[in-house]
Amino acid sequence: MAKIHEVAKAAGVSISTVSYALSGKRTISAETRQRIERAVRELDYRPNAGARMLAGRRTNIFALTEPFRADTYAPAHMAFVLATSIAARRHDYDVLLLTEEEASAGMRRVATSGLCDAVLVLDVAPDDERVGVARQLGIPSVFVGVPDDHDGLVCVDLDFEAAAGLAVDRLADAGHRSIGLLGHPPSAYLRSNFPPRIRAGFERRARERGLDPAVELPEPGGNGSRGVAVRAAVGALLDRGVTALVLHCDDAAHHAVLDELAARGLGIPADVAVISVGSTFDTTAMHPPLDVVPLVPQASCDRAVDLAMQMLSESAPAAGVYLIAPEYRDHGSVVQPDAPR
Amino acid sequence: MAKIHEVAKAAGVSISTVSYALSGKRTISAETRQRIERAVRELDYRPNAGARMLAGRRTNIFALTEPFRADTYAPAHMAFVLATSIAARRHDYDVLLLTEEEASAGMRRVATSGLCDAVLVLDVAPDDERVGVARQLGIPSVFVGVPDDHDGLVCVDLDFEAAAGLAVDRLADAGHRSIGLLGHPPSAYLRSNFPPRIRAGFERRARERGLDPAVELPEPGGNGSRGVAVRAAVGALLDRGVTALVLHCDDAAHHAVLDELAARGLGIPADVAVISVGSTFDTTAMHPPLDVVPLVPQASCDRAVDLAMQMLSESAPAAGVYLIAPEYRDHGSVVQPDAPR
DNA sequence: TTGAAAGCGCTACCAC
DNA sequence: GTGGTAGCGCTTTCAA
Repeated sequence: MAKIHEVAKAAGVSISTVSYALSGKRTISAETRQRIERAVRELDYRPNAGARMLAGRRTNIFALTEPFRADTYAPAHMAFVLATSIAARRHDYDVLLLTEEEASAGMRRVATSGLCDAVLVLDVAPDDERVGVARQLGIPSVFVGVPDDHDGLVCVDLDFEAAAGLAVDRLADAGHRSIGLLGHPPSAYLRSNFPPRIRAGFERRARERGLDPAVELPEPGGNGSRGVAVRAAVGALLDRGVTALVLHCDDAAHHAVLDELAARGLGIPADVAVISVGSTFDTTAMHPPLDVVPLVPQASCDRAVDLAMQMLSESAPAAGVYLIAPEYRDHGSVVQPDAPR
Repeated sequence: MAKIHEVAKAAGVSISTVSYALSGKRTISAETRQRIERAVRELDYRPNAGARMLAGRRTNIFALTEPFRADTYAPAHMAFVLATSIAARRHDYDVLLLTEEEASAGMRRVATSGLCDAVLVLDVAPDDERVGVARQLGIPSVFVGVPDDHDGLVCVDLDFEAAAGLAVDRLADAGHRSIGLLGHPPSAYLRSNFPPRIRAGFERRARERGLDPAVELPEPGGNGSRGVAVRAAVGALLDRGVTALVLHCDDAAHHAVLDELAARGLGIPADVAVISVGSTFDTTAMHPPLDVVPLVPQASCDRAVDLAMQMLSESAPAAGVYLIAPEYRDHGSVVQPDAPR
């Protein structure tokens, strides 16, 4: 653990020159810079984090609150944490993890002790308790997800309404007149914020396009239930004359839907068109691969980190909801790959 | 963000007294302590993290390396991260997350910049690259998992061999003579360290008890495959005359096994006994609930954090593998709940 | 039982 | 383009 003093001595310059050379905050002659870089390399020098935090005004740390509740879908949460971490590192930031144990208290603690420069809030609930905390935090915060009460907050999220609209448009363009949404169980509509937005987008756009929309929100039941409720919901939608399904549910439910369609001898897309909306898992590995308007963790997290960085610079972005435009990925489950549109 | 100076003034004492009152490192008169505590509360004072890191020799931060690979079983990893975080907080430590992006480089970086006091290593692979890094890190590290080459390292893990042995003993005691292990796919035996240990424990204890052991390691296939390979493996084991199954596989495979047994009209435990070993998920929610020798993240992570704390104190524990004793949980899938043993 | 003051290792201001 | 140095807010001797 060499210190800046040793680097300065080795390079034959003052410590302030070393500091500036490393931060790039003032111009250094090429030759001096070379010598310093060499000394840094040879001594394996790295500025002491504590000293930096104290002297500078930056910790280079983001706190990340991710409740990690047992009842949530782990792969998606993992993907968001990973994406945030990677995005942060690109700005030379580390990530300090705050879990359920002390979601609110932890935020206050790290903020008032100056352990981080900003807080990134994941797995946002409609009535998230972290909203109130964020408002009086004293440091910037960015929500990945949109709580009901988001006045004055900076939030990032996929535009779920537009995502559902994109799916409906695609189905309308393909000639479907009656379409069904198979959504998460009703409980998810309370715990999370996007299921209602998907549903609203689905119904609104269907109306705009003159389609007949139906909605089913089956309780998936346990992992051992083989998705009977989901399969029954598919049956109910088909009985109503639906020719296309928009899925907004977990991957087990997706498989249950495909099983049910297969069991009925219905081909995709020949007999029924299927689109997955807001999924974080891979729909191309399914049989058949499904068209998808995905929820891309990287997109949301990159944007969130960018916003946090802006808030730390002079050019603070305005509070508000920053929606990410959805993207349609065609894998042939609405229109036959080689068929003319 | 009050500073220690303000607290001292408010309490009418010197800053060193405030510091000592907060750290408890020297005796303070009850009355003085009261005044200080009141001032701290009223000013919402919290020591500045950077200043503490610099002046003290502690960061109160653990780095946690968890690759978060896309191909790993997310719920288990999430559980370990959560358990580590909770254990750390109990010692007033925060957790800094290091992901795959820079597993080794990140460890070096946080260690040489003095960003953490110790490194906790999760999701350990047999040939883990972090082993070499840990050896020259300059700060303590604790592995949760046992890499092949663990000379000089401190490692914590469930005693998987004993866990498998416990399951075999239970089956032998119940009168089974021919038993089968249904394990993870072969690839897991390279990527992770415990599948081989389960298998070794299974085979050794079976030999010691004079039982006939069989092993199947089916490739589970995609989520859409409905566990055909697993079900075929069950058939293969039954064909060999096995009357009891030890499962060491993911929960989807567990369900596939139960499905296959049900499809064959075999009752548990009447016709076939089943024990799950090394699982992190809930086997009591299955049909029927399964006996289990669980892998408890909390147990491993608590121990790991304790060891890390010890390494930071004077009483450094010896390098070596700290195995956690397995625990048998009876849910009636080997011996009928109300039947006499 | 308490206080004064010397750093901890940097950053960034002020000089040159 | 470079150097000197005053803090940043604590912890921890050393003194009393």
